[in-house]
Amino acid sequence: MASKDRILRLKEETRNNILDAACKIVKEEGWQGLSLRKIADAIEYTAPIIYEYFANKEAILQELTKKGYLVLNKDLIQAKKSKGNPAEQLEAMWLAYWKFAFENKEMYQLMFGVEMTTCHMVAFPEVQTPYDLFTETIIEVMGDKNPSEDIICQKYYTYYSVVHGLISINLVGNGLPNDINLQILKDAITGITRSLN
Amino acid sequence: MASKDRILRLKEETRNNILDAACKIVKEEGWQGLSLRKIADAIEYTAPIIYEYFANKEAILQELTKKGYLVLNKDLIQAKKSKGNPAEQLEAMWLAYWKFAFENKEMYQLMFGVEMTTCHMVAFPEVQTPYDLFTETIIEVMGDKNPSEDIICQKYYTYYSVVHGLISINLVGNGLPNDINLQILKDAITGITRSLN
DNA sequence: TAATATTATCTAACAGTGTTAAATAGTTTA
DNA sequence: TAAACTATTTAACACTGTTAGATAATATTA
Repeated sequence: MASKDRILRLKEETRNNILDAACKIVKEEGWQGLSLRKIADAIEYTAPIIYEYFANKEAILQELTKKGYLVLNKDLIQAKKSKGNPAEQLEAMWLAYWKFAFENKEMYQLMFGVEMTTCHMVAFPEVQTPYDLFTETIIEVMGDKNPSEDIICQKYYTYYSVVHGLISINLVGNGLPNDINLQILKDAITGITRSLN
Repeated sequence: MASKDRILRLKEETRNNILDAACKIVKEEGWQGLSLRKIADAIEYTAPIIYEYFANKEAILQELTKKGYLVLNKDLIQAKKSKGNPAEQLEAMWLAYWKFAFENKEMYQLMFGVEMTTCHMVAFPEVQTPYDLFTETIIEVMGDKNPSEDIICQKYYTYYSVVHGLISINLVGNGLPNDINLQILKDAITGITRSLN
């Protein structure tokens, strides 16, 4: 009976191996360079075995995206904790978001690329989205204003547009020097934050 | 000798047919749905003939992008003409940019998508980029401030981030109602414009 | 006009992609 | 040991971009 557990553990391990291999390939060759045969090669199996663990290639990418969200959320929460008042927290969080994008370029494109899902997606009900984390803090900044859901969303989108737009420019390479963009980012954020109260 | 001209004209026509077919497919199935065999089918040739007119698939996409720039530039120039003072012109231009993105969704993704080139690209030296058109007007707004090239670029990026970011959110679908986003857009633009002088 | 040269186009193939069905190898159960 | 079940692979399908070589159509020359 214990052998069942061992086998289950082994299966779980290959599943993780698949994801790890995929992640590595995506990091090295971009997510368009990912192929099932490359994954199979990395885990020393043949390609069809992957279908024993995932419905299709899309499912693997989704799982990777989910893992990305977990990391990003962790970063955001930590950034929030590092500051005392909500306004500062909000800036720290967006800077952490910015940092995540550049430390995980391929991952970010997978998560927020034009042809993938957007920031507000509800594909993983079990995973908290950045949206939740940010709006929470936005509400705190707005204090006793008691903003409606629509207003909050609107404010979030304003932040997100700037940050995501700036990241997009820089991810494709030929942008301004990084510190200048960071300045633009900070200016924009404080500008929007000022508009909150 | 005149037959040479006729043949050249015919060749030019098939070249255009290829581009038109590609454009149609991209519009209908998205740019990831574009394949050489589909193009060949549409123009009633076999696939390899395309290599008689373009170096590869990439070259076709680039040509399409170029055509997109021409249309966008026309729109931007017209928007500029429609207003009297530079600040109003700038807003009208960004709204035209916004409109272009939604009326040519697939095209916009091809032109400004994450894995393609960015707004500031110099891939087509013969084609004026939106960057030129916008910065020109930005300088006008700033009047006698005589801003440096860096400052102008920085300002342009600030505009572009917001607009491109907002468009990105909306292109993938599940955004806010369109009129609300348009309001966010206008607010952001006037905000940045105010910061110019 | 007939033979030759040139150009236009296609056929066939290669190496790659995601995906599926069927065959085989390995392990567990009766 | 035989049967049942599971894990894994082989082979194939329908695509993809791309290239080389054969063929058909046209233009040039004798």
